Amino acid sequence: MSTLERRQRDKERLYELILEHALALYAEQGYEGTTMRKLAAHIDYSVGAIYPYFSDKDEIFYALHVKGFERLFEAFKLPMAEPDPWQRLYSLGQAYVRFALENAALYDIMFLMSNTGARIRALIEAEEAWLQGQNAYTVLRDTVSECLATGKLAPGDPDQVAFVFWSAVHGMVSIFIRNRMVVIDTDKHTELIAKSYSYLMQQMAHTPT
Amino acid sequence: MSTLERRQRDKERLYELILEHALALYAEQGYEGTTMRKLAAHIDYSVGAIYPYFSDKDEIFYALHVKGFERLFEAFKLPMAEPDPWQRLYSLGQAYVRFALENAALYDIMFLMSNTGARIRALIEAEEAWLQGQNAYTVLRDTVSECLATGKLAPGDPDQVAFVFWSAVHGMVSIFIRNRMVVIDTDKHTELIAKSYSYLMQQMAHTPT
DNA sequence: TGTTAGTTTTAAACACTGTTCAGTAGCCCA
DNA sequence: TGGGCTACTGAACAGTGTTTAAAACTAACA
Repeated sequence: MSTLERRQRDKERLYELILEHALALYAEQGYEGTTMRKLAAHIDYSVGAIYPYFSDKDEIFYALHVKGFERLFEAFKLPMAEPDPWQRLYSLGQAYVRFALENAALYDIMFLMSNTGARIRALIEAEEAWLQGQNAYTVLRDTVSECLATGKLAPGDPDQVAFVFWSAVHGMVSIFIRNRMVVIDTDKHTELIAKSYSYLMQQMAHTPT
Repeated sequence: MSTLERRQRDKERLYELILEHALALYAEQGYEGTTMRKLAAHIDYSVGAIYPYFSDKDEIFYALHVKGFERLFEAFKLPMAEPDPWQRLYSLGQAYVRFALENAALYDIMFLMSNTGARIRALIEAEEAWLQGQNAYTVLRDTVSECLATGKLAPGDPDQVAFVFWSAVHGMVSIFIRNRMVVIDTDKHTELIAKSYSYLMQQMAHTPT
């Protein structure tokens, strides 16, 4: 069934094409600027052609959010290989920040967009776990737990401590992505975040008495 | 000229009425759900009546953002009276978190909404400083500087250290406001944030060697 | 090769959006 | 009572997301 296979491939190709252009459009024109007609024009189809693939405009962003988590896990692979838990925690944070700054639009959709947030909430309320987010969080919490066990982190509840680290890096990147710390130069952003992150980690490192 | 005064008062009353209902509508229906027609209906005027007061839909949100910073400064007044800089820093953070959780929609508009972010960015690029944000940041940085001077914080650049604290609290509250840590129970949110915040502050406190 | 069956894509239509503006209503002062 | 001014109305415009009947295309069979 070579023809069926090709059809399937074509469908997947269009699916990916929509996602690709939606992300690009979102990056430069924002949510309201990403209209279905503009998107259709970019991929040389008519508006209706998108709907068999995505029932909604927001379904597109939800799909991008899922894709984003896959890429985030990719970015976590290298740091996760680090044997020393403290060093691993440090590298995971760096990888997180790096991912966010290099994929700002995607990070936005994953962690800042309110439409995707509403969808996540709906998922949970329907008792269908939000796998993407929970998996990413588990990686962090396990590493934190190891650090607590070795004494590299001061005693505390793993969930609370993990939440501190996540909040800090999430806060740093979202302040910039949402333009609340207006420094025109992007390199200055990166530098401020990198140095602030170092300071934070140095202070959090526990030296048992 | 009593009639002129009354007219002036009426205008201000309508101005405030629009803001009040816009915030309420935004809180329960979000940005897209806050339509000009719905807003007009809520205050018993027709659509066009809003435009002499606000040139744009986004102008309404920008006005709310300014109002939000006024309220945030109000919330800062009490903690700012605290003489001990470290205790002041601690209380400022608590006040910040409290403000964000008690005025989630307003905090959203101030720090998370991308439309207001674009406007802030435009302000800065036109070389017109963003007074609201800069003032709030100054309060924090000055307190951090004092803590650095007394040795309550490990040596570092005041901007970097201030950024760490701001990022941490901002991250904590925005994760919840944007539904990325889905705990159904609101009290659980508050508790997790409070305890995580305590942990963070304990670790950041520097004991000179 | 011509016909048919089955998809996929189109384009027109619908209700709704933000925004503008000619017209209207209401008030104040002469 | 009339005139002038201001504030408000509501219809209109272009553009939005979404639906759907029709058209176009593809693949397989006679």
